[in-house]
Amino acid sequence: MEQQAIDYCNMNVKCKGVEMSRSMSDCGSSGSEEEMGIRKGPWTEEEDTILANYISLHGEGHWNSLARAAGLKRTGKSCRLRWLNYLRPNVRRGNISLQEQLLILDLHSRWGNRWSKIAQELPGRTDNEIKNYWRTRVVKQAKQMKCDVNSKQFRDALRFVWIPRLVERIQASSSRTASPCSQYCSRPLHHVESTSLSDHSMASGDDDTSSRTHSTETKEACSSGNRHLEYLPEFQAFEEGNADLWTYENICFLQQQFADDS
DNA sequence: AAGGCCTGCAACCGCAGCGTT
DNA sequence: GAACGCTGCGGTTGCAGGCCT
Repeated sequence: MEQQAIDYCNMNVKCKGVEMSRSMSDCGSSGSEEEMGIRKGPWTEEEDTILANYISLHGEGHWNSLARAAGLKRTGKSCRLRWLNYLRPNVRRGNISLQEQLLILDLHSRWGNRWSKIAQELPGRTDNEIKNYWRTRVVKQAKQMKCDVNSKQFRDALRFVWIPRLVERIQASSSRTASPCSQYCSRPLHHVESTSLSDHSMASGDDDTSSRTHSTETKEACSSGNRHLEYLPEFQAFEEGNADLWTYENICFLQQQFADDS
């Protein structure tokens, strides 16, 4: 605990690798809250240190009284958010790994926009981070396909193309590095694959079948008789995120390929 | 070099649920 | 059971930095 406090004191708050602007005038405040001395906008290094030190000494929770007691001119909500999304010791930063992407896609297919619930399955990741990932990557991809992110068309695209491809890439990278697929996941991938979304190509949940490799399953999903989807331009467009080829017709074509297999 | 556009992320807002009085 | 405050969640916004022309 004491060590934590020391760490926080030495912590440099960075955003995208650069020091964030600390100009108080940059931080907008609404009239009434300004009168009450409530600050908004980006947190300063000093505020971070105060909050982290206070929590290291007194623990988290009771955010409104915590904000007052710590002498922070912030709302309790703001303090809570800053702690959970940024200052908490076990917050993982950096790119979302392939395994995490797979897990997010899988869990979202089951739970929808239950970001906090999904975040619980990805240790160190926050609901905010996952939500941002979904909006900046997945929703963007749906827009490129000119379809709704919740449409059957897009869900099938995820299920039959994006997810199998992710599994394959994970398998490829894990065989190169000899690291387990579940390195960054809270549970092994074969559990992920046993979920509702995986009933087409990855249905094997019990441990007896977990020895089946992901690549085998993916090949089963991706192959169409003597013809592998990965050699099709539509599939490559999917993989490369080529918006020009990610057309509705192409998605239908891909779906047809898989339908023919089954 | 500079201006405009795009992207990703931190932070805010509104609301719902829950506990307490 | 109504009122109130607190907490947590999901949606949205604002902005810094990167990219493009």
